[in-house]
Amino acid sequence: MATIGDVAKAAGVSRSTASYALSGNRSISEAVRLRVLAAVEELGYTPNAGARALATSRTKTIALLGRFLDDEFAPAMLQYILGVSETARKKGYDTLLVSDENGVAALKRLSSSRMVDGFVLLNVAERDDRLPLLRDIRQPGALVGLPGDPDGVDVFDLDFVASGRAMVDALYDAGHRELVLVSQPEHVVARGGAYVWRLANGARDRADELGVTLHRYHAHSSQPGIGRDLADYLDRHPRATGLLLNNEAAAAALPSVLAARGMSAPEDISVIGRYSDAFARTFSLPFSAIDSAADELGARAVQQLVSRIEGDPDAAKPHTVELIQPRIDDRGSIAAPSPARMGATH
Amino acid sequence: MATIGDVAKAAGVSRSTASYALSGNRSISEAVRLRVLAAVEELGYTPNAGARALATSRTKTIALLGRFLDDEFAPAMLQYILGVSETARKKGYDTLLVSDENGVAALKRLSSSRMVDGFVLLNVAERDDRLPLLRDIRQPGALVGLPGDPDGVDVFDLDFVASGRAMVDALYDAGHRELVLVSQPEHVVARGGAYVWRLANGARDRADELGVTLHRYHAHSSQPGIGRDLADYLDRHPRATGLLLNNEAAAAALPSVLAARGMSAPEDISVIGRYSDAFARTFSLPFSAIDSAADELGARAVQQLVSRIEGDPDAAKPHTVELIQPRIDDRGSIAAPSPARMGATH
DNA sequence: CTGAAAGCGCTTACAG
DNA sequence: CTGAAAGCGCTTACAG
Repeated sequence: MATIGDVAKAAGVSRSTASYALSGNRSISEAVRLRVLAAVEELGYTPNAGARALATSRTKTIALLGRFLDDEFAPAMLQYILGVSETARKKGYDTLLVSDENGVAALKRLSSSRMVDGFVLLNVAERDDRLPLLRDIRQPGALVGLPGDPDGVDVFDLDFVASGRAMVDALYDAGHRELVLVSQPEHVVARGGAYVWRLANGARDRADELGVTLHRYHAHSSQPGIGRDLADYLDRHPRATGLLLNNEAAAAALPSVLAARGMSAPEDISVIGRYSDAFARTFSLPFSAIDSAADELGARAVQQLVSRIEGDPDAAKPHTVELIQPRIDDRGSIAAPSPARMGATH
Repeated sequence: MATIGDVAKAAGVSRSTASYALSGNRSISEAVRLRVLAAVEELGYTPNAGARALATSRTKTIALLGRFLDDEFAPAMLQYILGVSETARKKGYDTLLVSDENGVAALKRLSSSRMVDGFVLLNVAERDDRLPLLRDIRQPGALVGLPGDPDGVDVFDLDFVASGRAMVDALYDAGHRELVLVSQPEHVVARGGAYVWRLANGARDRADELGVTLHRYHAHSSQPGIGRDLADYLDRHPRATGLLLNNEAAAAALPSVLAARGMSAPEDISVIGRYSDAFARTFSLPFSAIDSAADELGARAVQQLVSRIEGDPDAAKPHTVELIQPRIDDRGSIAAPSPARMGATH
């Protein structure tokens, strides 16, 4: 493997000159620069990453800390991961994927071994045990997911309160006055999935403002439970004409549930969900939905992280909390309420 | 940040002694060893990864090269990724996730910068353009997916030929004599997805041996195409009583398609698929299926890779091709053929 | 515009 | 059983 010494020799210059010619960190005569570049080409030289990291204290690598829970939605996770890794690469960084169940230990290890220049945390909980440590270490961190206390880190998330409101608005505007919201299971909330209640609260508040009836449920996050749940809600609220889904499994299951009952959207019921566009495409979900914007959130987190890594630490910008506003992908599952259903009796 | 020099000073020994005490690479008096360990604890010392890499030419990191194609099945990919990353961590390695669309360039860059000790390649194609380079570089490689020429690398894959045979056998044994195989789209084959035709050929050969009729199709890999395809096949082969699915989208779509026709499995039609157990759970697919064994394949690839990295290069073991034998997760979707359907007329 | 040298933080032969 | 020193391959002040 060629070293910078080999390059220098081949170009007939010193090692420092070769280094400067490549980094551009001081002016070099054009002739020398070209000789060095030619030598690099000829020898197929690539800098040794470990040596460079040792000399510069920069690794050009970021760590991506996920929590991959069994009942999390895998298709969604991959979107976040690819958003991060592709943006990182564009910026010249590699991505270390960390799936340790003990995120705190991983953070400590990677920080103090100086393996990475910064951290992106996925799936951040309301009270995330990784945050106190993240604030203490030297490397900056960017979160995807809004924690209770966002101090000292940069945060990116979908605005779930606004999302809940927007979902109610969309159905209200089409004439619906009795709605059912299907959320993730209680235990997702219990472990810190604040987005669940944030969306639910947004929806509740907006429904109250508009005088709309909103039945709220925490449903299962997989079959067969979710299928039974949905059927149950439809039975219990025969006059409800609109369905809000903040639960990917519910969205995946709903087409079969409706088909089994001889119903369809939007003829018999209007539906609006909240999940990623990739998810919708994969399962060809026919429901209008607020896009999770997974790749955008991942990309923004990385951009901010890199700007902190490379920025002047003295002139550090204040930390930001950026909430992306909800955007509805219209798939035609919202229409005026079905008269038959509105006249249904309990 | 504490260095080994700080540890040595605190323990009252030389840097080399501190290093040896930690690595165990030579015998150390118990008293000294304990003093060093105490100093490590007190100072919170973690070796600098770059320095260690420079000194040892080992990074304790492996690269995971995936191809994340738009029409690939995301949920399945994440299984492979987690299988690799979790096994790597257990073995003391971190995982660099590489999603560059240009796999060859990434391989070159990571190899010659010495960033990683080895490579795991996912989604390997029949004629994979990364293989020639992989054979040339100094770091070993392990593949998940069987290429046309597996020379010089370790290969792990599901035995797709045996899988095709097993699927036919399962339906034959239950009494079925006319079957439909729904494969991935043609373009998956075109870009090197050999598993598609390997399974199809296995099924075809076994069907021929048993005298069973097998209709083979390449269907769409997303909605709404796949839904129409399935309906079409059921229309065209009214006497077919068994369905083989080597297409995740087909598996996801089939419940709605059957429901829409008032059919169910296994009462009206028997079904066997090939996808990951995690996928089946997420969508609660009610079909018996051959497990893709994504996490197992990922784990095995890493184990082999690590043993090559750490093994004596002189006594290098010959390269292996390990094909995992198909295992059917029985979800009760295979029964005796429906008499009504067998008597159906075209 | 260029070179000789120090230093980043480890590991490991070499000496004792 | 332990220490002083060299070396891994870079970058970057220091000198000219």
